[in-house]
Amino acid sequence: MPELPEVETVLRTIAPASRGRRVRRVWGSRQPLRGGQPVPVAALRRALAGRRLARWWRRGKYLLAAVEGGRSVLALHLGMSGRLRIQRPGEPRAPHTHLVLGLEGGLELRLVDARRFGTVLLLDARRLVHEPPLAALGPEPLGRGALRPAAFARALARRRGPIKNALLDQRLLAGVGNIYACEALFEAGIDPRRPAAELDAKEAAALLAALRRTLGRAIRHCGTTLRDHADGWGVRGRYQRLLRVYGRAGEPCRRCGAPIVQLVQAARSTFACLRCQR
DNA sequence: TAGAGCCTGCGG
DNA sequence: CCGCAGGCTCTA
Repeated sequence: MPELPEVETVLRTIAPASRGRRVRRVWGSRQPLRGGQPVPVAALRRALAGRRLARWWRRGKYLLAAVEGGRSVLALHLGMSGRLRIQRPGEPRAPHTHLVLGLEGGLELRLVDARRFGTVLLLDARRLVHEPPLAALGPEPLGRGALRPAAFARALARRRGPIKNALLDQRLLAGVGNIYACEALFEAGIDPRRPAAELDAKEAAALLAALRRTLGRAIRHCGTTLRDHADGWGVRGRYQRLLRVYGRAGEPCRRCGAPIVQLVQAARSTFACLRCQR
């Protein structure tokens, strides 16, 4: 499901609904999530139970939550199919529910993830940025402290392989996934197969600007719902209607009319208009 | 730096 | 039935 705009959309509903509420109950499925790691229920109970959720934020595709007076930070990654929902305790639990945080005031945060590519971690608040998994993340594309064009150009110059693959590498830039990599390359008019190191400073700056515009627009439309994505209340995103290339193989380019092609790069589908993207 | 692998569900 | 899916990790 989730790239930066989808995670941001979830954050913006989860945070106000749960901030300041105490965690009353912690329940975890016993099934393994990504890497065979089950939800660390006992550690979560120790770290969270009885404490107020003080702050939620996002880093790349990770959702992070700090509790008042706690030394640990809850980190959630939604993988491909993960959803985080706010529901009442009485509502039936969806299949593949892996984590439930019961909050004071009678709300529950529920993590549902059919494919189990997501993760639930408890991180040391003091070492947060120095330890995996956050230490490995590159700069954010948006907001304060965001990646700057010159640094982006320099990083690209050092890379091997196609620009599309580079955009998916979270060490270069955190939060971009397959949809927005394709969309931003279209917006910038850059062929996804071009070697990353071949882009000049001007092209790198144009690509970064296109990424920012695309991600910002997607956030304003509450993300792209192809199948699973919804905000904390279950409201679907609307950006899928605005996709220019992703998922449109064979359909005419909205700009020039040439058919959108589907390629395979790094074992993922790439969508592009090879007339507009050079 | 590619490719396989991890999982389930869905659409062709 | 097969192939494919919004991610990431490990292996050659």
